Amino acid sequence: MFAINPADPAPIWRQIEEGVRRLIALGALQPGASVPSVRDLAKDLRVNPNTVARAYQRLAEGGVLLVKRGEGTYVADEQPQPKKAQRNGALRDAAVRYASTAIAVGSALEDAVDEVETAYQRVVREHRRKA
Amino acid sequence: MFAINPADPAPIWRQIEEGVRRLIALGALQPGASVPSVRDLAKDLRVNPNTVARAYQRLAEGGVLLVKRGEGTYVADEQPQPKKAQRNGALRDAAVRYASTAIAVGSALEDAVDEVETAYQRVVREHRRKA
Amino acid sequence: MFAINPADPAPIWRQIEEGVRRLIALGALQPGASVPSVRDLAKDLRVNPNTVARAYQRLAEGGVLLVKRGEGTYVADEQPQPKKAQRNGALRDAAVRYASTAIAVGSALEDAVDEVETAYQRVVREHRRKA
Amino acid sequence: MFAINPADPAPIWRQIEEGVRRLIALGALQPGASVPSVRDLAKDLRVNPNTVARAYQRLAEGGVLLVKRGEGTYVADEQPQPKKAQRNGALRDAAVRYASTAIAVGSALEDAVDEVETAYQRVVREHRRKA
DNA sequence: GTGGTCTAGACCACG
DNA sequence: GTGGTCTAGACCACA
Repeated sequence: MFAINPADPAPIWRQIEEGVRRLIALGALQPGASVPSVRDLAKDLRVNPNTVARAYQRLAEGGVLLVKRGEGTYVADEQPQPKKAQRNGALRDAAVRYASTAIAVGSALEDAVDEVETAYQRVVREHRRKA
Repeated sequence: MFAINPADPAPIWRQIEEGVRRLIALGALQPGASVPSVRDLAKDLRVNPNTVARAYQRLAEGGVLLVKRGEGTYVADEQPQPKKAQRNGALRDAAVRYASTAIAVGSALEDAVDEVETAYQRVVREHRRKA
Repeated sequence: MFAINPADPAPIWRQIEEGVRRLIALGALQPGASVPSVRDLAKDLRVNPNTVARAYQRLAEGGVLLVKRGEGTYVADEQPQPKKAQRNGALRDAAVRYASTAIAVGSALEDAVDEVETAYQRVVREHRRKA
Repeated sequence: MFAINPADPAPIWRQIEEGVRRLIALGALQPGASVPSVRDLAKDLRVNPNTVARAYQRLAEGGVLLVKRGEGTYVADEQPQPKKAQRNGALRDAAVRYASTAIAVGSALEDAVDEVETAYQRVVREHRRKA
């Protein structure tokens, strides 16, 4: 699926949550497809099952996943379309954080943009490779 | 000086640390200049002095600030030049995080870059305005 | 584990930090082994948990300990090998301080060396005894 | 006279105190000789006069220096001979501290001793050179 | 349960 | 006045 980075300051459940969202955004997980069981993914990621459960729960609350009790967890048929305002809000916050650290380490705007382009494409490519 | 965002998941002491680094990177704090006393900045930011002290101490350990006991705290004359590799490493990590969230919310690369440019310039401009 | 000396001018958090390093250097704490929880060690040493936390945090930043959030703290598998230059630097500084006080109290070199040998062996022996 | 090391964790007044004791132990300051005035030494060392005054005061209390008001400060004619027990006590404490840091950084006893011998001789030699 | 952070308030060393 | 340290106690995030 994807990797967990213990050194990442972000909590593990959030890394999982974002990982699932990314897989859906990239088309690796199609609507209606089943996602691994909590226990399987936990074992796979070497992580506490509670942690995976929390990520799944949040995704279900957000309408991204659909839990069928006793059966399994699936990608929801209709992916919730975040209002453009919301989406942009989240992106903007992330952009401010990124720009701030770029300035803090003394990087020029051009370098900051370059890094983003590289990183973006690498994330996508890395995904494709595994698929 | 700068603002603290309690909603930011980053700990306050880190926000202060980065804020000081940013001011130095922007030239607002010149080498040799004195930074506000722990107590003053704490009062200014409505924050506990220990929190400011923690940030200052980390900056001093990193060679960014110079502590003169009983006298005050100053911007070090020679700013430690992080090796380009290190600097780029930090920037790259931030870029990956940013790109990941951009992908997770379904943004195209162009939008992600746009947001970074806007944010970068806004941070710089905001600084100039206050100066 | 080890003892804290309130009369020592060194801050307690540093005594703890060095104590842990010593235990690792002596092999009493093997890589991968778990160290006492912050609260347990604090109770054991009759010290505030924050003080222990500070020491652990510094050791974690230095790569000596590995923090698993919500789980515990462990001795890192790969101990950071300080470059011989660095290690010798630290030792040399300590040696200069020691030699200076020896001279200041009027001790001959032989006596100073004798004391070091005795102290070194006593520290090691004391450790062995507790093990 | 001697140098002050701001990076040394030891307080400056103690560095001065030990420096004077060392000069006397080495014979550079003979009984009856005058030591620099508080203000002169402070200017020389780029240090606050209060700091030098504190060191002188402690030395005078210990009978090492003799203050003649309005005239100057002198090395006492009879240097107080610390009882061997006391002297050894101070040396022993220093030795334990030194041995502990040596072990903490992973040095063998031989290396620790070597460093002490080198440091001791260097301090003496450095003094002779300046004399 | 774990560690991480923040606060309020105290004391000390230093200049 | 400055920064450094410690305490006690609280809350949070995480597993």
